[in-house]
Amino acid sequence: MVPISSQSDIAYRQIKEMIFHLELLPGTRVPELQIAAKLSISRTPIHDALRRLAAEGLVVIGPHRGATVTCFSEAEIREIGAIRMFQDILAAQLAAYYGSASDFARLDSLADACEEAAARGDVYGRIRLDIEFHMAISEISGNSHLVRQQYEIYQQIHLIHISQYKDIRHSLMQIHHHRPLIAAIRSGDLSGIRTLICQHVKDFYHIDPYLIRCCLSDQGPLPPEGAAIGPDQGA
Amino acid sequence: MVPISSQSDIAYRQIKEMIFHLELLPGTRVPELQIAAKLSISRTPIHDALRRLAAEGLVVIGPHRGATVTCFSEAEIREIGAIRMFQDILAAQLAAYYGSASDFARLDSLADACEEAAARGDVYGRIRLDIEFHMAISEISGNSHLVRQQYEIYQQIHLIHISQYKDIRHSLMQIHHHRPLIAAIRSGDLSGIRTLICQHVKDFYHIDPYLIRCCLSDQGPLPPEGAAIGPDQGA
DNA sequence: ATATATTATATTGCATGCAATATGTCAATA
DNA sequence: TATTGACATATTGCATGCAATATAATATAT
Repeated sequence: MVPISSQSDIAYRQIKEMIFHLELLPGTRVPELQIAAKLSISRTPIHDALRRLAAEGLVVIGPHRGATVTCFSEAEIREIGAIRMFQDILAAQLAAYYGSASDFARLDSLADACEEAAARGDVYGRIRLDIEFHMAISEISGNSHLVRQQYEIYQQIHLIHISQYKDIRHSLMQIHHHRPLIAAIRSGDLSGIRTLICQHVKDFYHIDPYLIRCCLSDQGPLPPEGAAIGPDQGA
Repeated sequence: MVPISSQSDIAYRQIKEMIFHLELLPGTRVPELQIAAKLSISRTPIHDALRRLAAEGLVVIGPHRGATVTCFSEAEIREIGAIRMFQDILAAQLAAYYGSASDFARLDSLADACEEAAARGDVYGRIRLDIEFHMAISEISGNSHLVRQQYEIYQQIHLIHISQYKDIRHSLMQIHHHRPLIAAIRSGDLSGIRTLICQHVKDFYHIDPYLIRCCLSDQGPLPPEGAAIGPDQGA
C-alpha cells in the first residue's frame, strides 16, 4: 500500500541529495549519462528529474548544454530574500489566525531542535531545522499553494546556505528570533510578526532599508526619512 | 540568429495556447499520443512539455494517469488570491522605488489598452491586458525571481478567469483601480499602494477580511474589531 | 437491477538508438 | 605567443518499442 515511487522520483530525490550534500557543487554540470550510470537506470528518468529540478530552480538547463547546479549571484540572493520576507510574513500572519495550540507546540519543539543543533555546532542540522521551522509555519497557514511556493524558495535558500556555510554571511543567521516569533504568532501580534521576520532576514539577505520600511511602515503617504521615492525619478 | 526553438518548446506553447483558447477545458485529460499526432511529432517532447506545464500549475499529472488540465477549487482560488495580493504589493512597492518615468508611461498605455478592451466588450482582451499590466509592474520591480513567480501565478489566474468569464464573479474584476494605482506608484505612496491592491483583488478572490487587515493594519498588537485571533485557539 | 469480478483497451514509464549540437583539443597562422 | 580554425569527443534532443499500469467495458453473481 506504500505509494511506489517511479524511477524518475528516485532520480529526483537522489540528485537533490547529491546537491545538498555538496557532492555536486554549484556551477558543476550534471550529465544525464553519468547520473544514469551511477543510479543504474536509463537516461530518460534522469532527464525528467533534471527538468523538475530546473523548474524548482536548483539546476539551470540550457539547450543542448544540459543541467548545471545553480550558482546564485549576490543580486539573486537579495531578490530571493525580499520574496522570502514577504512570503514569511503572509505565512506567519495566516498561522496566527488558523493555528491551534498543538500547531504552536510543534513550532516550539522545532525551535528546540534547532537550538540544540546550533549548541552542538551542527551547522548543517541548524540550517535544515531552521528551514523546517519556517516550513512548519507555512503549513500551519493552511494555504497549500503558499506551501508549494515556500517549499521551492526554501530549497533555493537551502542551497545558498550550505554552499556558503563557512562564509561570514552565515553567522548572520539569527535563530534566536524563533522564540519571540512563536510568541507573536501565538498572541496574534501582527505588527510584532512583521518586525521579527524583518529582523530575522534583513542582515543575511542584505534587504534594502526601503523594503523594511514597506513592511513596517505604519504611516501614510509621507515617508519618515528623506528620500521617499527611488533613485530613478526622471525619464 | 533567432534562438531556434526545440520541439519541446513548440509543444509547450501550443498546448498552453489550447488551454487558454479553451480547446482543452479544465478537467479534461491531455493524452500524449493525441497531442503528438496533432502536432506531428513524437511523444517525447510532448511528455517534457506537459511536465513543464505541471510545474507551472496549468496541468496536474498523476502516476500512469497522465496530464489533466487543472481545475481550481474555490478554496484554491482564495489561496491563490491571498498570495497574489502579497506579491502584487511587493512588486508595486519595488516599482515605486525603482521605476523610471518611461516605465510609468508604459503602465499608462497598458491601462489605456485595458480600458479600451473593456469598452469594446472584448472580455478575453481585457483579461489578457489586465495581466499584462500587472506583469509590467512586476518587471519594473527589477526582481527577476519575483517576475518568475508572478508569471507562474498569473498564468494560473489567467486560466481561472477565462474558465469562468461569464460567471458573476467575473464582473468583480475592477480595472478602474489601475489609474489610481499608477498614481500611487508614481508618488511613492506606500499605504496607497497597499490599499488599492487590496481593493483590487479582495472581491474576486473573496479575500478574508483578516488578511486585508494584515495588509493595511497601521496599528499595533491590538486588533481594531472584536476577534483578533483565529477561530481555532484551543488545542 | 445493482454490485462485483474479469477482461480488454488505452495510456504512460522506461530503455535504447540515431541525429544534432555543443565543448574541448590540437594544429596552423598572424 | 595569442588567436583562429578544423576536428574529435561528449552530451543532449527526439523517435520508437516494450513493459507496466490505469481505465473502461463486459460478464457474472447476488
